[in-house]
Amino acid sequence: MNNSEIQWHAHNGGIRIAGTRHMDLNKILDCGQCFRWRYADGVWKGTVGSRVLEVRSWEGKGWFLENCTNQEFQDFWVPYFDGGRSYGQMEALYAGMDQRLDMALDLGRGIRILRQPFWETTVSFVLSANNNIPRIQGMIDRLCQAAGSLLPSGDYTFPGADAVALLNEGDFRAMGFGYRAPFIVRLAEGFASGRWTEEMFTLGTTAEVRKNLLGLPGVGPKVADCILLFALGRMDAFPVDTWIKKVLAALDSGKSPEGGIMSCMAESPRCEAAGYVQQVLFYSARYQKWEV
DNA sequence: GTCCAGGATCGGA
DNA sequence: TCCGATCATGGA
Repeated sequence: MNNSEIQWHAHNGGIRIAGTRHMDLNKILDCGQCFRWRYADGVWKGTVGSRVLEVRSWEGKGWFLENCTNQEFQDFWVPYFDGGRSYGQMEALYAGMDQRLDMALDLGRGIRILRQPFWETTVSFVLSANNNIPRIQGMIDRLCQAAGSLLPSGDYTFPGADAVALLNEGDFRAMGFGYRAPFIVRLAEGFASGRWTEEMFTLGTTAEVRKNLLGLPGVGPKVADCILLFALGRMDAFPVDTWIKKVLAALDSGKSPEGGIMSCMAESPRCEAAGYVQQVLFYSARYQKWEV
């Protein structure tokens, strides 16, 4: 079976994914877009919805997904890994423009932008504000243990809004949420009551959806862009955090503002791949030095 | 002790 | 519209 850049076949009760050029799980799951995947003893393990997946390298030839049927992979995991999009094509839009950008594209090759559940992504990135990734992971772990469902594997699901709404601000502060605790209270109340629904944030232009997201508690410009990119598949969203600011400053050093990388991404068709480039730059910034 | 982390919100100019 | 202060927490 194949789906453009992701080629797979059933093998020994699981799924083998052949090739890694545009499907590198080590980068996909460790580039700051998701918080519930952990690597230990050669195995990536993650919980998405009520599914638990374990993935290991397949002798350097690709990846092996344990306990996964062909049907489940095609119906659930291919969309999750954004299998319908060509990342090679997006990379080509930006290749050859700038030496340092080329280095970043090379370093980040294999990243794919996940399509993660909307509610989980929203809560996760509200918690991400002025925070660091290890601590965000810990906060989400505690939320899942407190309000999620226990699966046979021993893992917990990410709790739905109704389950989160059963907790109060004090509970969240005890989980170390700090000043973000009241945001989660209001988010859970709003989505559990139906005052807000995921459908309110799916239709329309990216700018329109972004404006709607900005009305949610704890959601500012950067978090809105993360939700657009990591949950809603809006590849034209471009989250700017402290790391990206450093990278952009380095890339644009010595250039006029009009010659900066941001202006190159402003118009079609490059803007339609801006989110991927952003993630590549974020990944690069955290794994290599960006000297100005 | 200070600084920083995938920032948002608020009040005041 | 823009700007600075403030907001918890834990690790470096």
